[in-house]
Amino acid sequence: MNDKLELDKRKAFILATVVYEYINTAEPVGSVTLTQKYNLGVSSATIRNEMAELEAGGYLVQPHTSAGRIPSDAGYRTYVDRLMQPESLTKDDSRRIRDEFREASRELGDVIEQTTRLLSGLSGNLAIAIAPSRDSHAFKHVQLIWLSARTSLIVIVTSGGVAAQRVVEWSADVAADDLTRLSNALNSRFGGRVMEDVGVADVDAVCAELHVNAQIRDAVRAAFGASREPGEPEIAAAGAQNLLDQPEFHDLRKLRAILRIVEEQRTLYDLIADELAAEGSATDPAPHVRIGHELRADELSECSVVTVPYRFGDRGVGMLAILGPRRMPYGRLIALASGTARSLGDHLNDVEIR
Amino acid sequence: MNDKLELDKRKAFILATVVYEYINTAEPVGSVTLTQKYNLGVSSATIRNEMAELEAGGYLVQPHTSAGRIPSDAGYRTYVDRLMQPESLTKDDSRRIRDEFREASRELGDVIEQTTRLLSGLSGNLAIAIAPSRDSHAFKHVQLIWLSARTSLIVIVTSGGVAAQRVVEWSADVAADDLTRLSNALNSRFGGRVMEDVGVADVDAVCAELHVNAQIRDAVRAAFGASREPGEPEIAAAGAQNLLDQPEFHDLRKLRAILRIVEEQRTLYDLIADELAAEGSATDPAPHVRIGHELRADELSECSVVTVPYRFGDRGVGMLAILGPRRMPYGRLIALASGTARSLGDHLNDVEIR
DNA sequence: GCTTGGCACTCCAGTGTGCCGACTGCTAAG
DNA sequence: CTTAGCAGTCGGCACACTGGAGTGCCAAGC
Repeated sequence: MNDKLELDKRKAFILATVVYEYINTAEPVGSVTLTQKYNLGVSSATIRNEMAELEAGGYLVQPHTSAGRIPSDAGYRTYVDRLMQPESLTKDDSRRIRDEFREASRELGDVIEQTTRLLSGLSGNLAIAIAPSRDSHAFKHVQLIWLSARTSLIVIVTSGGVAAQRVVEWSADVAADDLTRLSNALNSRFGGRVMEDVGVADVDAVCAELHVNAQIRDAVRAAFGASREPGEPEIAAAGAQNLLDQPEFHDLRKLRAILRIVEEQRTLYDLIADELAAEGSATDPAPHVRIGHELRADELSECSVVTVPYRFGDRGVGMLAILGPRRMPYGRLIALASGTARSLGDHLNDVEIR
Repeated sequence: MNDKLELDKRKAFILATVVYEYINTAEPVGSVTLTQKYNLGVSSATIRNEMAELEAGGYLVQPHTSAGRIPSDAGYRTYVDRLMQPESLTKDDSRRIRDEFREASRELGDVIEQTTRLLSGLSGNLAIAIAPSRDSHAFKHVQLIWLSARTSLIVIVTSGGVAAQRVVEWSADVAADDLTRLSNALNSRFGGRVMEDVGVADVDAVCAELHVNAQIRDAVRAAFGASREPGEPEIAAAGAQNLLDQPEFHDLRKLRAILRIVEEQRTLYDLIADELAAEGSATDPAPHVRIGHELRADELSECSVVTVPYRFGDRGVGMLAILGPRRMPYGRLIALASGTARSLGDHLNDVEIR
């Protein structure tokens, strides 16, 4: 690898064309194909010389001696960063996104899931969505509901919708009045706060004031704990079967590795967690692309991921991602992910509870 | 096919052994293999004659002239119905099932999903679960919760947990008191009923009595409608990547067909809906096996499905299913599905809201 | 000095051939 | 009815061969 290699105009054009051609055909690109299909004004021998230099510079690789070239990670990187022309959404895609969100659910979890189905359908790849952490939601309401002497329902509502709902069973009878009083006290205490600032200590304090018994206190504590999801962010993925169509996944081992990653929410989350962290502080949310080994996972060394953050409320940041082969139509996918992220953010802010 | 062919003891043993051997090895079984691995007391030539008759009777087929035999749908059917010895759960499996349900969620949807993960892990195949229709649940509670002047939360609780929860936005201010009064009236009217018997007319009647405006009436109606899930039963599936390990799915076309079925909840539901309907009336819930073409779906002609119903409450019936290649260990899978169904039913009845 | 045509070379992928092994069905004898 | 033996069938594998695509290099030309 020689990062010093400057790309003159012709080299840049050749590199861009090789990447473009390979993305479309999935076949290594040779010098003759290039001169025939694109009007380069020079002969194939010249292209050969240029391609040899591009290979020396680390932008292209040869699968074997007598084959054409395919882009390396660095080749794709240069293409994405400097050579590719940005695309915008087609009319048709815009319409499908708009239609989808017009009748979307108000429930955060459902919306996330629906969005992955939409995005995987449009992109023909695997789509992933992470909901904004509930820590960033505004607290709206908590209600303890008397179901019977020994059972109650606790519901917590944030600006993002119902954040927790759990049925609890008591070992001693409770009175409906007590539950109402506790609900009112908690609501007046927490009103206007962000979930992040609702601590266990506050719950304890309110419970102590009202002389609520330990059992109820623990249940409320647990509900608030769950509502902030310490370890389990809301995440969804869809469209794994799209990957079957890509020739690079006809190898079953690779396919299995991917499916394993996707089926485990934890690994899936890790895959885009760092992007999420980086984005939390960024002022201008922008699409990011990670290519091959940049993903730092051996199983994914032949994949790329496009990530786009979206904003919810004042502080919430969620993430959309598309995972597919490195040989993906970056321009189109970036446009799709960005467009979907924008619509998703708009939708969430529309249905946000104020 | 000649269904009249009676199986004498030796033919039955040979058929059983061929099926057993093929299930374990995935290789066509020849007469010599059979005499060598199993103590039959006769020569391979005799076995050949017997196998030829079994083929004429429709129990075995030959993939090609110079290969051994593999079971036909009818061969598997006979094996499952008459030749196979029932298995019981191993200690280890019992323990894993018990452990899993010990700390299972109280939410019906979560439990269903967790169960499919458990069952797919234990069985090494694709697991499917359908929750009992909410029509059969007992109504427990409905609550309209005031969040702000223009937004409310409607929660409906049945014996199976929270059946519906939706945030609604009003076009005119509503008073908290009105919501409480309506909640109380609805609760006293519906208390003790089964969800099936909670009709739109009843909702309308209560709303009319209390002079509730049309907007609120419609929202409550919609919530009760959703809570009974007219078209969308709760269903989950897990373990598709297990199928990658089976040699019969190394053909990508077949694999894709299966994934398509699984990703679409509708087709997945149809797959076991008839079993569910048949089971609704049966007195003694028992495992069922459907093999190959019995599934009436071309894409699944090389698959089998084991289904086991489970009961919830007085009238609810749900279904567990395992989908895999016809070459599946029927005895083990039936035991696993039955054991899991029993534990699942017990768990649901434990956490049922009374 | 860059470009170009020509040429030798490399390597994959597809095809054809022949052989091996597994299995069958048939026949004739026990 | 069973069995040993045998001829016949067929898939799978190894092997060699070939065609084609593509490269690198070189010497000549602009």
